Amino acid sequence: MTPSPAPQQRMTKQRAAVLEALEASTEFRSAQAWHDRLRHDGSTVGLATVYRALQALAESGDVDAVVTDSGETLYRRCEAGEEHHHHLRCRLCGRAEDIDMPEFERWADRIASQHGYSRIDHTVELTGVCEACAAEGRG
Amino acid sequence: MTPSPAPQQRMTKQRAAVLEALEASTEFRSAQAWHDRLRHDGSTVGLATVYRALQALAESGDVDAVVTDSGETLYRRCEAGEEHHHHLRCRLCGRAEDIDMPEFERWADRIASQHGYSRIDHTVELTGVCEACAAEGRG
DNA sequence: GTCTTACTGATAATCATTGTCAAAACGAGG
DNA sequence: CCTCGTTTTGACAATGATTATCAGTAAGAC
Repeated sequence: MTPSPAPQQRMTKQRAAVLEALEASTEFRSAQAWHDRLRHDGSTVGLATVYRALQALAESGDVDAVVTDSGETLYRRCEAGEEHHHHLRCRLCGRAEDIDMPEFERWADRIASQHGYSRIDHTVELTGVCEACAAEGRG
Repeated sequence: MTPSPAPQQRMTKQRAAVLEALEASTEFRSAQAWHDRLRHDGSTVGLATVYRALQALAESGDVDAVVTDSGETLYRRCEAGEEHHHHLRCRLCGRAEDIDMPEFERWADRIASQHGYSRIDHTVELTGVCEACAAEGRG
């Protein structure tokens, strides 16, 4: 099989706008929320395009994605080059802190193989209410 | 405020059927999958009813619910009276093992308060491929 | 049995997300 | 700068899981 050439990515103004929006905030937001923000900022980018851009970025590891209990997917920019990590996220405003769990991967692999499971993946997310939101009595 | 009387729950044959189906398996399945199974077993229960029953059971802690990456909610019976726990789930067949992380809650609370977060909740799920599925070369 | 009220089921509605496809825009090569 | 082959876009339709609606049904207390 001929090795198919890496599909090229074009830097369009829409993708640039999405990246810029992501860079301007450290909060987790849904695709629709990012789209709203872009429109409010004057962009005319389409909703589907925002979905596609976020999806592509998540796949390439440039943004973090989490799925909420209600099934919505939230995105935020990922600190470049960082290893796999987890989050402590405010469920009211979307703010998030990066959390380290150095021993978790090893622990997970060990538990999994003890039970005969392979190809392990894991999800660890902490949610709470951040100091600012608590102070304002939200929620 | 007059304490509103606890809303009474009626044991209908539909709920009994859902409970029976849950009892007969230890696997995580979607509401639609449980509905299919019930219909194949001769029940005429409606889809909405299955959703309502599973939802109510999840709320009361009688069944475990997890949200997949694609946003689907999966349910399975919960070992009665068990404390909060986590799962190692086969992403192909839905089989799952209960996992203990005795120190995790404490760890999570500590991390959270270090960052000023309160009202902490957490999600920890391991997914993989179980021995049987791996042997059959699925996936 | 009677009666109140919760429950059911068929179906419509919702909501996030994905597919479709013609028109627009990258960007490599003249 | 111009042309051309591809990729991308955006408006909108379509999907798929879940929820709401609502008239009819059936627990279960008396």
